[in-house]
Amino acid sequence: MSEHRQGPVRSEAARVAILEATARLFQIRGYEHLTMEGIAAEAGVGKQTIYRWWPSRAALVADCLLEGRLFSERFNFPNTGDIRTDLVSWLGNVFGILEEPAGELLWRSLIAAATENEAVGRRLYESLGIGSSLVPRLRAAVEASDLRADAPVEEIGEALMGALILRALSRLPTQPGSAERLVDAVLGDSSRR
Amino acid sequence: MSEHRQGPVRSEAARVAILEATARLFQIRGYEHLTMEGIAAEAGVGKQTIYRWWPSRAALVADCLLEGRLFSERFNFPNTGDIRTDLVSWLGNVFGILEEPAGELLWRSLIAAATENEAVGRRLYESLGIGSSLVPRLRAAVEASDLRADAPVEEIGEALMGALILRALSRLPTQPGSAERLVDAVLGDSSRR
Amino acid sequence: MSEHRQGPVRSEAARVAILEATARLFQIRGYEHLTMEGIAAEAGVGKQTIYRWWPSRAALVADCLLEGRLFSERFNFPNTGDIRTDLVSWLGNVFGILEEPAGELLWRSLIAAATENEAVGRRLYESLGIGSSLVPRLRAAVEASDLRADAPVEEIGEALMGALILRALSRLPTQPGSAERLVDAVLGDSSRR
Amino acid sequence: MSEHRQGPVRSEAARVAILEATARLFQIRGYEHLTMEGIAAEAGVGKQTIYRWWPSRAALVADCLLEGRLFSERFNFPNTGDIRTDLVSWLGNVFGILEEPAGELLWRSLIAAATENEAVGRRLYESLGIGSSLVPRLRAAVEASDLRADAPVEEIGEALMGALILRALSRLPTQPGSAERLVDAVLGDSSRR
DNA sequence: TTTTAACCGAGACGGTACGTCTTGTCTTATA
DNA sequence: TATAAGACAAGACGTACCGTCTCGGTTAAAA
Repeated sequence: MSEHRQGPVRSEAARVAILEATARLFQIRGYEHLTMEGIAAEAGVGKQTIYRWWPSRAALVADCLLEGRLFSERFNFPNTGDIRTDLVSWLGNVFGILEEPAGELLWRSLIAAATENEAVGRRLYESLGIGSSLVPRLRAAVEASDLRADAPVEEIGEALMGALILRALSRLPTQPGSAERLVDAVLGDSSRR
Repeated sequence: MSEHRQGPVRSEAARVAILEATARLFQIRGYEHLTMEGIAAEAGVGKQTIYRWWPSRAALVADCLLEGRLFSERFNFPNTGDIRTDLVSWLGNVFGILEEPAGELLWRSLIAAATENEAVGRRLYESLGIGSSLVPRLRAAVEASDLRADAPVEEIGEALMGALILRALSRLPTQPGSAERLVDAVLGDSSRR
Repeated sequence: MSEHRQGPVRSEAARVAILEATARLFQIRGYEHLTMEGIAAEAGVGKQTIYRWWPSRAALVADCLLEGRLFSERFNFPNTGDIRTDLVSWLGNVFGILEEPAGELLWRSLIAAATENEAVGRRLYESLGIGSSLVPRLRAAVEASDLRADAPVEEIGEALMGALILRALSRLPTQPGSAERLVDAVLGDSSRR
Repeated sequence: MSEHRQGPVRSEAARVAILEATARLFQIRGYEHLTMEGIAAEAGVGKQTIYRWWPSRAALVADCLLEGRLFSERFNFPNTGDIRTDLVSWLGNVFGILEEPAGELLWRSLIAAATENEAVGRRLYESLGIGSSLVPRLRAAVEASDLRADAPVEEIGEALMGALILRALSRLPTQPGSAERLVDAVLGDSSRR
């Protein structure tokens, strides 16, 4: 009474080669110029092998996101103990990344991929803030009584990340003090100074 | 010393037909399926006539945005006198639009177009909030002393619009009370209740 | 010091299933649409089982030909005693088959297979005329002194079969009396009327 | 009341380049290895330009045939005055071509193309014998009373060409004297020696 | 009786070519 | 001379098969 399928098993080497090629090309050329043929060639793989396991290039990007192949540790959230300092420093850092050409390309490409694919959107949402570092850090601040107990941490997280996305889309240069004012706006009376 | 060019002048009829076709197809099919050939056919116009005046489909969308061919009055900002009520009502309204298939398509399509084209991004930023209704209304609230004089109105606007964009990308269902909490978060101690 | 191989012996069931599937698909879809994958699926067999025993689809067709899985008895040569009558009747019969869609498909498919594969060509040559019924019947007519002793029986056979093939390739409708004239042409002064 | 279409006219340069590339590749590689992509690359043309004017590679071959891009003058029919001599010499000549690798490939490729495409079949039939040189020569022989007035010239032509095709398919080596015997068979009592 | 080599089905793999679609440029005839 | 129409070179799309290979399972002769 076996549940096992007959035949060859999925090739892990091919899977990894495809995701690596995807991440590499995504970062260099951007989502707009990412093609299935390019990925197949870069990975040394037949196109059918990609289509067998992923329905679209957006799904490939979603998997890269899930496996952490697109974000560097530069997006990590600091933890100095003071939530306001951490937020300002993280935000300033990300603003900085946005002003590098490569960072801007990556960021806009991720948004473009998210418009095409639900999973990319969700994973972007999770891996970049709400699910991973930002909101948990806010929750910890609530625990530590650095923020009011009823502070709307999810909405604060969304407002901050959303502002980052908007900044990327509008391509406006970051104004000095912008990070501080944004943190002030969203933290507002939630903080107990 | 005339400044007038010889020969036929740019056809206004063609210009309008092209923008109308763009807006129509954009709303029905989404940015992803918007093609230059489709627009030319829909407008009854040669492709070259489009390329002569616009460099890309994103530029067409930017012009549609500029001429108000994409937004309905449903995005207009209310003005009841109370800034908090207005914000919550507007936000709830836009969340509602996001939950309709057509609204979601339009919204995501605009974001997609913005990732490709700076002008679309800027105009989205301006026409949807910062430049037009939202931020001016916030400034008015400052004038009327409904908000603190030093409230970071631009950052508040960015945070709200950004949250909307993030919501569209993550495709998460809107939680009850979300609009209120978001307004609370961004208004915070800026409001003088 | 045995010469016997270890392991199971070739599966007759698989062999028959493959040839049956080949013949079935060849007759229904034609040689052009005959694929190894289609045969494997139709036969319920792994592709490797086919490739283990046959190098190409043409080789499969050659084996079908050899085992008589493609020709019906409708191609059999009659024997009334009069060689001229027999030839005219057989030729008319085959012309008739050529005017049915299925017959035309089969005939053209066989020619197509023969262009790719020597064995198919040879077996077509043998099984359809020269080797089996037509030429032996001509030889018998020589024996019976119905034809001159030095009649070029092989060439007569080739001329007749060749005319059939040409007719299939040109797709011209058969003219009335064509069979008779063809027999007159090739028998010519070989017959002793 | 104009009947003229707007827009650019079909490019003669592209048409010729495509047919030349087709003929070249057909002769070198054979019909089996003739691909649309290969032709497009060889001709320096987009694939769409081929598909715009021809539905299939067989149609391309048919046009090459029609424009005489595939046959050399080696297939021309001699005219010494004696029909039997001419037939034997022409047949021997073609048998000779069949024994060269390039000639065999060309010949088999033409047959393969004819199995796929009616127009190729018809043009092969016409350009190679019945329509052009062989049958007219036979008719001339009838005129000159070298053949009986009621000789079935079409059937004689078909029988000869068919024998050539069969010879190509069976790949049997030509026997000495074969051309003579074949001519004897088909001319038979039609000739007035 | 155990080993073991070859068979079997299934199907993943790197490829090639398919026929379609769209891009941005170029060409023609019309207005 | 701007336009509508549309041909052009280029190249990506997603699909179909190719022929090879890799699995787990199954025989049946050899050890």
